[in-house]
Amino acid sequence: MVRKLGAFVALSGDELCVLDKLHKRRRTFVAGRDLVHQGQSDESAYILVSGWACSYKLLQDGQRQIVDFQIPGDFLGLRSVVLQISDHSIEPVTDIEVTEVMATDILEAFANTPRLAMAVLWAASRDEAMVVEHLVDIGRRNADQRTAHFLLELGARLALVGLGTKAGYACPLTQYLLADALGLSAIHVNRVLRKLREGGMVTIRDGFVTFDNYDRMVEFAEFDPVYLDQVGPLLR
Amino acid sequence: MVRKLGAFVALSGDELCVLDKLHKRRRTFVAGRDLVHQGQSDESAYILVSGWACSYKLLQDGQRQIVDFQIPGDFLGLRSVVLQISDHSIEPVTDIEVTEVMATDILEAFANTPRLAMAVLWAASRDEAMVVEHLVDIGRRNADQRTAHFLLELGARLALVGLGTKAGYACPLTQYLLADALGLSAIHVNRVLRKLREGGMVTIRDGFVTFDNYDRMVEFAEFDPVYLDQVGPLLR
DNA sequence: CGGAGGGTTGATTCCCCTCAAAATCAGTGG
DNA sequence: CCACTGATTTTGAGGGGAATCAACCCTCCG
Repeated sequence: MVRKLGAFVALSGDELCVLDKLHKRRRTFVAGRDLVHQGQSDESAYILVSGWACSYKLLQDGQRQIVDFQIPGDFLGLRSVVLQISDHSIEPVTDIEVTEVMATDILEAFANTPRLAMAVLWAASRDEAMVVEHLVDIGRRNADQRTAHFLLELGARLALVGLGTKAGYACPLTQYLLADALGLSAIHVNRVLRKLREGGMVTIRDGFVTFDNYDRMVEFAEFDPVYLDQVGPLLR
Repeated sequence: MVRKLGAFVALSGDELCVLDKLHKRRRTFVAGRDLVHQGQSDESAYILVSGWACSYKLLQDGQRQIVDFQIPGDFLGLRSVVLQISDHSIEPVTDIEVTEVMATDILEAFANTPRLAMAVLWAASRDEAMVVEHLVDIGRRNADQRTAHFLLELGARLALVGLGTKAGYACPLTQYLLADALGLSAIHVNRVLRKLREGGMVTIRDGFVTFDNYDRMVEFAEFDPVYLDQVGPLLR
């Protein structure tokens, strides 16, 4: 997390110290039990240490839309703290480890450490950029391209934190979870994955995503990771 | 704009002064000509004074997905400044008036005025919440509910800045623009609007959206505006 | 008066959903 | 060791919602 924020704002020793004090309490949650409920107002946010989580919204008819998956290093529930109310739910996909950060501490740290606030604003903007890309994915790409694009994006994000390469990555997502994220039915996801596999692009097996032909897949999905890139600190 | 930020953080005279100095230059742009191009790196952001704009992404095959419409009081291109590069384009829907704010000034103001940074973080979070709702709209609602929900959301946002009521609002969007925002074809948007009109819910005519039965429409679209609400200042 | 932009309607096609049913696998308890 | 259960993946058949193609209308405007 420090590395991620540090990529944007060169943090001073003082600021790192403030950041350090934020890490209040380490907690674990089991897969499938919500951390945050839609409509609840939150006292704390979390930073994901290990495992995967997802943020989603439920509709009245029981359908759900997964907005994003969180991987180690990501914030959980930051927006809920800033907006004072959670407009979405968060569920661990696997058992997860997190460090809890109290809402009051966050707000106080921001007020006293402007560059830290800036760094978090950057992190929030990057999150928003990912949601936007996801929106384009669902709105304008067909099921095949959409799925391919999504798997590539996950891979790129995981690679940034050392959990994946162009060869592939470990991925605990079931086809049901993929379906809820992609706005498809689980059955159709299965067919799409078969087509991608038979097209020699990607294979998902036993919790591993393997890129059989990364370059062809990038071209097929029109994948362009500019929005994930960050060359160096903006503020020194 | 001041009113909007002030709703979240009670700003001091000093902070208002900084805010005041930010408003560097008033500019106008004509409808249809991009303010910001995808991939360009930006020197300045804008605050929309009058008129409507939209932010969108283009795909290689010429399709586009409109991510959001901006109405008076909204930021334009804030994310581009924070991330140093624009991952999307912005186009005025109508002729617009904006005030330009230089990127360097923004970053400096944030560093010196933490509460201001906090206020902008809040604004960014609210924008993200709207994109998320839009994502759910496209991912999990059928065309009818999706369109209804979208028109209600626009109405609620316009009402917040005094440009609309539960009776309706002035809306310069063509069916083509609606289609690009909703992930539908313009032809289908036309059919959907007819159905909503014949269902006695909403009528669009001559640039005016008229809610024929607001309550029925809210129920039909499962519209819940929590994510737009903000009761009072969080920080005093 | 011709052309452009926007709205409306019909016919046809196809992508993806729904329903239905196996197959596989991990865990669990007898 | 095996029956049983639940979760997940896989495959098939049929239907529907939205796209596409193709017109036609209107208004505005140079």
